[in-house]
Amino acid sequence: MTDPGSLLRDHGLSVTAQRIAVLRAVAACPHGTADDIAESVKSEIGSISKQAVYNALGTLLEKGVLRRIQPAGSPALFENRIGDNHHHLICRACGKTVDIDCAVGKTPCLHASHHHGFHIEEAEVIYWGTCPECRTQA
Amino acid sequence: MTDPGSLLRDHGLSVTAQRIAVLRAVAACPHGTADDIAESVKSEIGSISKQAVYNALGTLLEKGVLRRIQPAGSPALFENRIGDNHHHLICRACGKTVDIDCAVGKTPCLHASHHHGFHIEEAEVIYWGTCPECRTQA
DNA sequence: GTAAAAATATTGACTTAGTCCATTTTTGAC
DNA sequence: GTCAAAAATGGACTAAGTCAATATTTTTAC
Repeated sequence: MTDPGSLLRDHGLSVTAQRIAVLRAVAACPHGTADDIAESVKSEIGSISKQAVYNALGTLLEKGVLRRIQPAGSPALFENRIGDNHHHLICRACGKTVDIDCAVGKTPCLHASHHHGFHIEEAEVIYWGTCPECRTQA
Repeated sequence: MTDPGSLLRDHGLSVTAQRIAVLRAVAACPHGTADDIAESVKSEIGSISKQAVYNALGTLLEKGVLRRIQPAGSPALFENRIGDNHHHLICRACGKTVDIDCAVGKTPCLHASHHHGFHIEEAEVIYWGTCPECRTQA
């Protein structure tokens, strides 16, 4: 991973202990919720306010450093793997989330059949299914 | 649209005024929130409890009569167009949501490259962009 | 290195979307 | 019509996240 300090500086952001810790936390728990991240940050730097977590995540999202996934029935998840148009596969039973490379090449689903005059920026794909563990329990 | 009464009966559900009104409301406001639907129901039958709306929507989801979309940063939306694997295009600026037929044939994105042992049931695709109106305002 | 300005963090109240639960009402089967 | 099962009601509650005023830290300029 790029050094968090330079990463922030490169995007014109002030370098604060909280932001650095948030970046580390997202790297440490991919697909973590804001709460997971807050916990992880606390264990690293002692404490952080809920607001600082949301601020940092929000700013980093804006700068394109992080990505947010928002699955139905679950709080938002954050990850730092960006720019490769990968998608997510989520278990309906336990919520486990794994990365999945795109099925159809590089920017696959960006070709909607009829775009209604919209300017399409991004396609977000979530696969829903059942993970191996939950499947054996059924 | 199929008669709401028979639709309910066909799925082994009791026929209640609330459920019928919810079905009508979903048909009347495609991509409506639970709140939109509650409002629409109230204007039809006078009143309904929040809980009854969620119960009805939940039950109808289970039976596959309705579909739920859950876009980031917005409450869940409901629609009654099902079974044709269509997707959604949402304006980042104003939230306008339109249906979009699938780009790649019938069950397109259901072919993830590597499924990690998951049993994949459904692929949910949301296109994010800017609608024509919001684009001219930029 | 210091001081002022700008950016960020803290705290706590607040909002929104949705769930839980005990009770009452309605529905469907006889 | 009666009765059991299903559904609706109302109200308290929870989770995730936002807002806004104040305090602190970081950056910039000297």
